[in-house]
Amino acid sequence: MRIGEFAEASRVPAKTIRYYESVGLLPQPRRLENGYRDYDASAATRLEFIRSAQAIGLSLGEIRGVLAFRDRGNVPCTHVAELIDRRAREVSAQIVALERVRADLERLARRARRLSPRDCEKASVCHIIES
Amino acid sequence: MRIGEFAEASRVPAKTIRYYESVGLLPQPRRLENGYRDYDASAATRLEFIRSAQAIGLSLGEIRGVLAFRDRGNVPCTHVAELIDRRAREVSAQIVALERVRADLERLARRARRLSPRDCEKASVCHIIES
DNA sequence: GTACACATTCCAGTCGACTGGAATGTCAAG
DNA sequence: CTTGACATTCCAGTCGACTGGAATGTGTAC
Repeated sequence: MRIGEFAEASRVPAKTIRYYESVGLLPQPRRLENGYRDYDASAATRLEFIRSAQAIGLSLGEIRGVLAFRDRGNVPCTHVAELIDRRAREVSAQIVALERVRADLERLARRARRLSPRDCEKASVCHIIES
Repeated sequence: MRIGEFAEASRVPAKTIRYYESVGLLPQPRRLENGYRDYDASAATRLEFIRSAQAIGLSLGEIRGVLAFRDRGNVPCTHVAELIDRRAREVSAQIVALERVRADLERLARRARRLSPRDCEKASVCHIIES
């Protein structure tokens, strides 16, 4: 399977696939006689893994770590479980931060409704945001 | 007030202050005889505004828009209110997305606890993440 | 033969918000 | 007179994950 077909099947741009290869996430695939890349099912599995891991917010660096671990013949589950826990904590913290921001925004939106343009003229930039 | 003192007072690195000036967020300040920047209270107010606006997630581009609007003598409140509403929607969407990710992560963490390394050996990369 | 889709490599650019560092100038203290 | 802290300008680099584009080669259809 050449890269175009592989890209379409996996819904990952060919450019990205080459990029993953260049940064060591995907192994160098077999080549056809003309030098074109030739992918098989194992590449598809690996690419899917990469995308799933990305979807839960692991960086390509972390994913590379997991894959390299696996490629050395080890079972990466403990490592992966740690990454997942750490990531879960990060995500929770992000949610808390965003909820704080959302509360602020709602407070500001309420204030905006309360203020008249007349009030704003007196502000140095904008009364809504200046607290 | 020279930039070092201003930086310390505002808790914004001098480098960042110069950067804000270079991208048109802060006006060019007066200069002392020796060419050093000389800041006054209005710069402090403006810088505070920038940081507050940043804290609610407005980009420097958006902030520049608000400031430019104000500098042209207009009252930016309507514009700001729109930005705030848009940003509130963005933040809500981000929270929803992150909560989905968090749920996924918790599901994966639970699965990790359930799986034994034996199961992992059979996986192509890692059973925890491969769904 | 020529048009076209597809492939290759390699280098550079993108986004945003800074940050680092070199080369140079200013000023007060010891 | 030198040291040191501060200032200046300007250019380049950082982070991550791609993405664009040039120059070139391959393979099939008409």
